[in-house]
Amino acid sequence: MAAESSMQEKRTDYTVKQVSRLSGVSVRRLHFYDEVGLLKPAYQAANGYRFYEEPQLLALQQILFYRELGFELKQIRQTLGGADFEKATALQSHREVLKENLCRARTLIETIDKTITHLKGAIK
Amino acid sequence: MAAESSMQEKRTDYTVKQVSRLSGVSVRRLHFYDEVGLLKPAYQAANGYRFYEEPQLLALQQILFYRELGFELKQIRQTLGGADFEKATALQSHREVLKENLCRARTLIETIDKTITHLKGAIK
DNA sequence: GATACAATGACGCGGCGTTAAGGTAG
DNA sequence: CCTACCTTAACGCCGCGTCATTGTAT
Repeated sequence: MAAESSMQEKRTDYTVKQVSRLSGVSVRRLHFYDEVGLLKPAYQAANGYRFYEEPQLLALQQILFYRELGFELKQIRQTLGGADFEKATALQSHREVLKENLCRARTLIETIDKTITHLKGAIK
Repeated sequence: MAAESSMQEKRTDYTVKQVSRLSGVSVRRLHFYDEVGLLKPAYQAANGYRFYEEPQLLALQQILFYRELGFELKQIRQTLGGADFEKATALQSHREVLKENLCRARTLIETIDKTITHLKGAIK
């Protein structure tokens, strides 16, 4: 390939592998995110190679953030496309889901405790 | 089919549909549980029809119970096969999983709250 | 020509839901 | 003959991990 610039400009293009190392996301996942339209590379070269730039890296961080919260990928796609207030709305409704999970977990733990004492009572 | 007994004996044989209605579990799921060896019918008639009896209904209740708690089917299979103290052990380790979920849910909610106020601050 | 990348493609998992196509009981 | 049931088979969903195969850059 031609050395395109004699001047040193900022490194802005990253291959899948490089993005993978930077973000901790597997190459397979990057492929997958591309495939489902969640995170497209900045462009693909003539040979098919994917190249990512800064905006994509930022988007990836956002994706990872929402994923951590338990959002489904579809949801993330929609949410990231929207404005801040839409994100806030999505977060709020997701908050309720989490709160339900939390309550459920609590009652399940109680149920387990009862069951355990019950079983142990039966053992003696 | 021959009317096997003139005396009325307890109804002990249930078809998939009947078990489905009794338990609220879909026929498909009964098939599936059979397939993966989680819950086999008492027997299958010559025509391939599945028939369940009381012990299977009880087992199904147990399965549903552990499933509610979030056990994987494999785990349930092992757990139900074991003695009471093994069940207690399984329940205890699962309890810890749930406790972690609970903690995670709490921190996630905190994170969401921060993010929301952050976003709203940016909106204004 | 070796090495280290890159690509696409397909299968697998978990736990079923959902057709679809065909047998059977009454 | 109709209807309501039964069967097995197979694909779809989600979010990738894990090969396998082949192409490209150095």
